Amino acid sequence: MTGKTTGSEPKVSKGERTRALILEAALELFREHGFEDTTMRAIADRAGVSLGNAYYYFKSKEHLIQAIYAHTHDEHRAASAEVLARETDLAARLLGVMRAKVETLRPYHRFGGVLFRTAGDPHSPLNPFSPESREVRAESTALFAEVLAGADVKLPKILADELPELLWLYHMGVILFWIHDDSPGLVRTERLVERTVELVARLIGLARLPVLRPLVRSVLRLVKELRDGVPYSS
Amino acid sequence: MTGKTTGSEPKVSKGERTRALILEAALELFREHGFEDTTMRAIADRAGVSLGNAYYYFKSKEHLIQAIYAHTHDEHRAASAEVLARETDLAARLLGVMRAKVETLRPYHRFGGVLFRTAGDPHSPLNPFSPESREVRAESTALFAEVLAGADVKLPKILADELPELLWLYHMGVILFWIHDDSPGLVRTERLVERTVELVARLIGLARLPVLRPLVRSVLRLVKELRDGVPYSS
DNA sequence: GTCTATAACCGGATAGAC
DNA sequence: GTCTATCCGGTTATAGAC
Repeated sequence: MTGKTTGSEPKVSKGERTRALILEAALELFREHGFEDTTMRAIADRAGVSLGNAYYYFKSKEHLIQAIYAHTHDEHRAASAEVLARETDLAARLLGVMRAKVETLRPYHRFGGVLFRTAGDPHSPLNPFSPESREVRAESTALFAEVLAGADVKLPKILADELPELLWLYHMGVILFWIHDDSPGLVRTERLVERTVELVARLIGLARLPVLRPLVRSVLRLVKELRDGVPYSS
Repeated sequence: MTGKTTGSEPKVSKGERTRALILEAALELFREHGFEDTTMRAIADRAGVSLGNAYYYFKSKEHLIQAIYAHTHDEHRAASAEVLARETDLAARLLGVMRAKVETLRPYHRFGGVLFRTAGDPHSPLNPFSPESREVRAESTALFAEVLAGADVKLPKILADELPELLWLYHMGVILFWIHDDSPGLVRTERLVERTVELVARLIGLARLPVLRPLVRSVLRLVKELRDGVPYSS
């Protein structure tokens, strides 16, 4: 994340250290026993701190999740860098990034349902549309903007404007599938990614077709309206 | 729901009566204070039963939700009957059914987030893909099958086979939006419904176009594969 | 002001008597 | 079917240490 190394001795403040300790303990325990069966007391224990202290660093058990969530995003970006530097074909770039996502998330699948179920709760600070999540979401969307920016395709402006967000939405859909995927080795999610990436690329290509222009326009206008929270009237 | 009236005196068993009492109390309290701020103790109190007794009828606080969920489905079907009997135009039928959904759900919006957030949790018995929800989901899908069956359009068979489930999925998407909609009077959801119903109808029309045939085929094959839980290999 | 700990609260859930 | 008593774990209050 920030990762600043000031001098040589106190690389990280004591607090940061403790915080990391707790997060690490939580992650281990979540992997071992799942989210529900891991108690805050157990986490504090393994981290070697008191229960109250754990709450000093993380406002709730769910906030622990948000930290993990942000962490996986960093991992995802790192894992995507290589393909993005190499490929110029849109489909290849998108495929690379989506595969990176699946790989990054893999270790978390065991308790992934809990990790991401909050997406559905509008009152949770963890839902991806909440103000608290704005930053992570923006960064995530930026990654998809990069997928497009580095590709050797020319897109109509209206489409280009909306596409990063639409791709982000697509990627959320894949995650929703992933959550429910219980196939061995997550092969079904892998397959979904391969197939849908191809479909998405084809769709983007088809968007230029005259017959489809009005439809594309309607869709984009709708998306824009809804996103920008436009007029309640009319 | 079942609503059998055997004779005249003991129309319903004592149990059913108590069960209804608890559900009613829960609904009132949820509306008044929301889901989180309503305690099982308060529900039991208002229903005039003990805490333990409430748990005899509903295995958990969330199971109370499932009962409500099933209830809204019944309401939805009833509210849709009229349009389905009257209209034969596909878009009009779909619009009617979707509007009926929004109206049916309206009173529950206050705590609707909780009602439906469980959709994201694969381990919850309440998620719409769980075995426990199979029945409700099947009935709901059947409703969309009826939307199609009564419409004066001829669809290619492959499409006709998958469409009910795809429409159900679409309707789940609308619900997801509805959950997050905080516009006054839910006008934004209403608008979303109007616009997307039109888009969906147009898309179904376009599916016949030769240029789109391969794409449509790919999509349908994918959907079918994923639904039927086909081969993990290749 | 940053950090840590202990004790208590509260509400969902369960055990077991009647 | 119904109750009471109890457990358990997330969360909070609060006091003190560095």
